[in-house]
Amino acid sequence: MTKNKIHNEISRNFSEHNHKKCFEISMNAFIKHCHENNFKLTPLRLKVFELLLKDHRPIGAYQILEMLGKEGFSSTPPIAYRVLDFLIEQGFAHKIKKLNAFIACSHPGNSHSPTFMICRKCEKVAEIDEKKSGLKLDKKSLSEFKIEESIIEIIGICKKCISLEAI
Amino acid sequence: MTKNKIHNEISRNFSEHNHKKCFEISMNAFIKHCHENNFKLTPLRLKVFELLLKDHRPIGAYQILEMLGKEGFSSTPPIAYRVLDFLIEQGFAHKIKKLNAFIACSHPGNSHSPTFMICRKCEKVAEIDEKKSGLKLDKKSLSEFKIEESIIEIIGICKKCISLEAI
DNA sequence: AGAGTAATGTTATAATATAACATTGACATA
DNA sequence: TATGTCAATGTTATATTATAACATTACTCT
Repeated sequence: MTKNKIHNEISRNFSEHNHKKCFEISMNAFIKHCHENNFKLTPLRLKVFELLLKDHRPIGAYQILEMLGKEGFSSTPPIAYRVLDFLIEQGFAHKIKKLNAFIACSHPGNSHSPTFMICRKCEKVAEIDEKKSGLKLDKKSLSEFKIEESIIEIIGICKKCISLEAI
Repeated sequence: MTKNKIHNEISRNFSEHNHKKCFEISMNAFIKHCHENNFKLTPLRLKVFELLLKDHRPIGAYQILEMLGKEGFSSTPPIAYRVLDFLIEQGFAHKIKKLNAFIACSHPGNSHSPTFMICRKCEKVAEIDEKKSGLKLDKKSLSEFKIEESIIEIIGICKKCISLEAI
């Protein structure tokens, strides 16, 4: 862990940060991943990932479709859903169930069952690394249920919105 | 905590148990709650809650509608969604986001941000008490985000289905 | 009886998502 | 260079989940 790593999710996603760098790191990881795994790096895939990366806010599939339409892409539902499925499978995006919306992954490459903190005010979402969050289940539960996947979404209000409210 | 309390969710919901008693406890709590709070205990509400209590499996809104239709109730979507909203507001039901389906609450009266364990094989769901599960967030995250609500759904396979697989 | 209101009924439509099949375009190789 | 293959995208249709808006019923309180 380097000292100035970009990954301190809470302070990053909910705050001003070097988003250009943040964007580039993710985009480069995606490009690299596609090359290394022989997935085609198509304009459509790049555009959808770019839309997801723009902000740390989730976007709905139909919002994505609308934006794709404006950019000259076809904009029927399967277009968006297929690329989103691809990005999710490859670990570069997640679906936020609470919002039926999609967001770029903040930790591409990491193993995945992330925890999301969703600000109900600014709608930004921070993704917390598995190791930092995680469930604390009692022994008995763990012995009687084999966990394969988890959905953890915390809804609340972020520090920035708290301070704005306080004014 | 009594020794033979009915609440050991994992061993209860995923196993044979005295479901008649389990059903009655929940139903009585619901009846009591409606009386005490001047909510009408209507045939529709009773039927929907009964359907949810039948099993420890979630049911979709449209499945509920179908069953309501067979029992002579009206079966247009708002009928089901309104009763479900009522049950959720009153703390007697939950929505399982993973499945877009609804389930009776296993701990009516308890404060709520429950953890669900969902067996992908038998589709049964166990609800774990807030105190027993719960998130372990690091101090920094907690200081920078005010939690109001959480969605925690663990997907996996229950002990019964594990043992059946082993055969 | 009549006003007020909680609950249910009804009609229509919004929002989210997938199935099934057609077309395109890159590239492998004959 | 033709051609078979396959991944990706395009297209059409439809499934699934959910809500908005307004009408009616039936119970309660005066």
